[in-house]
Amino acid sequence: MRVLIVEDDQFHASYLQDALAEALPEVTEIFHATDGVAGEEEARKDEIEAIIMDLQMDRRNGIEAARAIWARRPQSRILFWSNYADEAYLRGIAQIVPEDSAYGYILKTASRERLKLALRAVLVEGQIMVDREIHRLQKRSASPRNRLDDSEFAVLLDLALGLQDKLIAERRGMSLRTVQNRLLSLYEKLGVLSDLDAELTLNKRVRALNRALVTRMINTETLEAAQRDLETWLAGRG
Amino acid sequence: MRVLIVEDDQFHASYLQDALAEALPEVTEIFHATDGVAGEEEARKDEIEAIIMDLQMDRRNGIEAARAIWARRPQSRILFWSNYADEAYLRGIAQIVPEDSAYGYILKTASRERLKLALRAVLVEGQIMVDREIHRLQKRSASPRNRLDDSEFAVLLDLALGLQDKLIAERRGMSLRTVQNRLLSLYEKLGVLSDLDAELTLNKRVRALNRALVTRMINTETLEAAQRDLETWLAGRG
DNA sequence: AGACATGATGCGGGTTCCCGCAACGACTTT
DNA sequence: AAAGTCGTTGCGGGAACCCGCATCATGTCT
Repeated sequence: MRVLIVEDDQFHASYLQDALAEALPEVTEIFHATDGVAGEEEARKDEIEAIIMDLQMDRRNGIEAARAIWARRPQSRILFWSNYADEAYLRGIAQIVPEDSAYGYILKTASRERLKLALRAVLVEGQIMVDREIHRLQKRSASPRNRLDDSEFAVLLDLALGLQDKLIAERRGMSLRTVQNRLLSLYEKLGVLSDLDAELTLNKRVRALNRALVTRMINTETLEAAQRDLETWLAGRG
Repeated sequence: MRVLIVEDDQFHASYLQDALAEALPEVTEIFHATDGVAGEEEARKDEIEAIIMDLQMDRRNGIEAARAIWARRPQSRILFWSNYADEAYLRGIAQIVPEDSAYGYILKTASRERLKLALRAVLVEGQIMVDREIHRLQKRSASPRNRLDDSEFAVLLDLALGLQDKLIAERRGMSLRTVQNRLLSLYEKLGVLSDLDAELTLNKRVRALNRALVTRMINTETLEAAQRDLETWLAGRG
């Protein structure tokens, strides 16, 4: 069995390599890439089917690399391994995972035992496995109906890019007023109105972006990715 | 010589410990804290004067911890050690470093040799040492007069919190129009108008925050810290 | 079928924001 | 001293934004 590690931090990479050798004796070869682009190439070149993927990397992040890899070989098994339980990543992964391929998500703070378990479950057994900590996050944000639905999230991204209502409406195929309603529910769910002194009025749009950031609903990488999406959409619009 | 390591990632901490033992034979004792609060206590309790400080930590980030430590013992020698060459951190450090105390800033991607050099230079010799990569960043952002002055940066933070012009004016002691002028130059320096299709008009405020984030001028921690500042200011205002 | 909830859309008005124009003071240059 | 530069402030208008109110379509419950 051949495994690819995509991880730009050398310490973490070698720790992984260790744990991997220890947990999976069936591993015959370990490849290593230090960013998303190199990881993609490596995965393609050597037809690797088991991958451990860091999420935060410079040149191309793990989610984009995974999308490319899965587009090519949907049966690839990918274990994501990240520093943070960050909702933006979760949502990103949920959107790109193919119908019945194996994947997992585990935190770097997990114990070695749990990591080894995840390695075996996902890469060998082809199961789906999500770290308990992350599940907890999902629950938390799901319970007080703070959870955004997909169209709200889309509008949030557009807002975060600085688009105006009219352009969002055009891009998402909604009427102007509908976009504003989405914004309204965003303000509600993000707690734009409730936090700080209730007295002082804020710039709602900026505050929404602020809240989305500090609650880890989106992050800087999300913004960069969204910007790229926007640019391709703009290009295909005339 | 007694050294304190403040670092929440266990791999990095043990790597540091290794390098430290190797580079500085004069070290007699190594303490370890895994977040800013614990680091502060440790530093106070044991009157430690040489510290290696990670910047990104959960409970309290390295800059705040360093400020508290320096407030107590300005002669403390602190080597910051971080993943990113992030302008927000640079600015934060520049603002809190006491008159003539030794400090350094080195990236986690630096070679072991360079790390050892920095350890010796800062912690033993009491020099000031900044990683070449970081210096490059400073230059880059300084040259095309994109660099923000302090008052512009203050307005940027207020904007990022979602404050309205009037409130910013009150908080910073400027007139409304002056605030707007600051915003204007912010938009200029952040490239709010120039990027993307020049045709499509954007929400400038949101776009400014977006640009500030993707250029690493500010980050989520900055926002959280700024929010705390704002709250204390609000409390003392009536 | 009828009552009801939910979401999309239009209209109108009040507020905030962006910014051109102009005046003023402090400081520098010639 | 005269001229020029730079930052601050006021005024005013047009654009964008927020949102209450009303309407209409769709789907659900009784």
